[in-house]
Amino acid sequence: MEQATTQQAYSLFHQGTLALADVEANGMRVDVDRLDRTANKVTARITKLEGKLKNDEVYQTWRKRFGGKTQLGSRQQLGQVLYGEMGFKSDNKTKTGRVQVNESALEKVDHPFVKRYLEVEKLKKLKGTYLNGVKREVVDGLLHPSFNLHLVKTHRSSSDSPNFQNIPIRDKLIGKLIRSCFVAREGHQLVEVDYSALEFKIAACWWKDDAMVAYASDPTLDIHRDMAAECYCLPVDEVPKDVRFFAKNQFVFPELYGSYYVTCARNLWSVIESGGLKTKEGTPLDEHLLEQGIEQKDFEEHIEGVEEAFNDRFPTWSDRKEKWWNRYQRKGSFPLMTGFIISGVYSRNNLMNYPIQGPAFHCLLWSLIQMNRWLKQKRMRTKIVGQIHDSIVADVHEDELDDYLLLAKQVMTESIRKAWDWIITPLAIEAEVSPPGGTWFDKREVLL
DNA sequence: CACTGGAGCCAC
DNA sequence: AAACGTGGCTCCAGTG
Repeated sequence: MEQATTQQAYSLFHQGTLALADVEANGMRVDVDRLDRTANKVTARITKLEGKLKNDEVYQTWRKRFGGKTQLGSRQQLGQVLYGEMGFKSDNKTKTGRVQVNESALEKVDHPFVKRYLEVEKLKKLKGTYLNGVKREVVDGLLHPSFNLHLVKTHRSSSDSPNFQNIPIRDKLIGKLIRSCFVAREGHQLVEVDYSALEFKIAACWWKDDAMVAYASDPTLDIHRDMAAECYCLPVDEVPKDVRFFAKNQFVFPELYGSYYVTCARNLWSVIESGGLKTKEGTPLDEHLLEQGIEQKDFEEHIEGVEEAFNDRFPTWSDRKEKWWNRYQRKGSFPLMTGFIISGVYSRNNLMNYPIQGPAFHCLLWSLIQMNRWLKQKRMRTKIVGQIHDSIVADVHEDELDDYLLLAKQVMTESIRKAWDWIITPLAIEAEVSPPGGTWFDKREVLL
């Protein structure tokens, strides 16, 4: 990272490196016996399911086609069997023109072999990447992942050996199998504190759009909920949680970072089925849209209208993003709010994303530095053991839980705003705590 | 045998 | 004019 920078940016990463070195040294406790038992169970399940796959007639076709080169893990081979030999239709191609044989493509193939294949692949990912990855790196019951500040173009962090920042959570079963192997130290509890809607708030700080700032400042307003309502023609107070989640990830963030209605419409439509999206009354969303007079063929035009309304809702953003892109094209470099100066060749979408992604993480890093410093100065038994972009994971002594939660709230929502006056929206946090003797999977939200 | 790029999947 | 961003890890397939 040989970029020009300011003293404050240098200092943030200097202090940040020292703090993250403490975090690495602290390490997260692992229940190695449970990890081993889980790995054995998952291996047995994989073996059993693979045995069934090998007895399927599809596998005979596969053997006939590839002989001794047959490999169950080869998606390319599976694609040839399904789309070449068995006559299933493939629609999507990869970047380089090969047939896509990913989960969403395979979900469209109605065959028990394929269904089972997907289940096995999920378990192999769990075993190969996560269970084995943790086992490989754990030392005396402690895991010490690396946290890097020198690798990411946006000046975010990354993590490796193992990557602590992509442990499964969305698939509840897979998440449970791996996360319940992470435990607190004796007499401690795991506590995860994360910033609420941090990237959207930082976007508001960056673009200084009044409506965006208002949305990011008023806890009763919720842009993801409201855009979900518009995209799927629902009343704002009848947006299910999963529908909000998809609107956030298939509309709001893509639009902020340079996508447009055609792509958004395609993705918003495809998650209706794959996500099993329904209204609160249980009507599938495609049926609900039909009742509102929107067929699949009308959906793109509908989202085009939602996009226009989104642009009108945040007029300063709409205006400033073009000027921002033009400014970069003249100068060839640009500053982040945290003092980093980025120069080099970047796309339009990079210019939309980098000023948000980096500084959002810097809020987390600044807070982690202060909290780590305080814990050490006060000789607390609580230790910070990890960091996931907008969240901090700590191994908290039971007697120090209240102090720690108070510290987090003070530093993450108040002190930081005194240090950085460019933060013009309130910041908020949420905390999840594992019960004494519980695991990372057992964390439950607590009121602050 | 070492290495590389693509594809896929996990997270935010 | 073009079309969301950032990572790490694993397996396969191909190269030398």
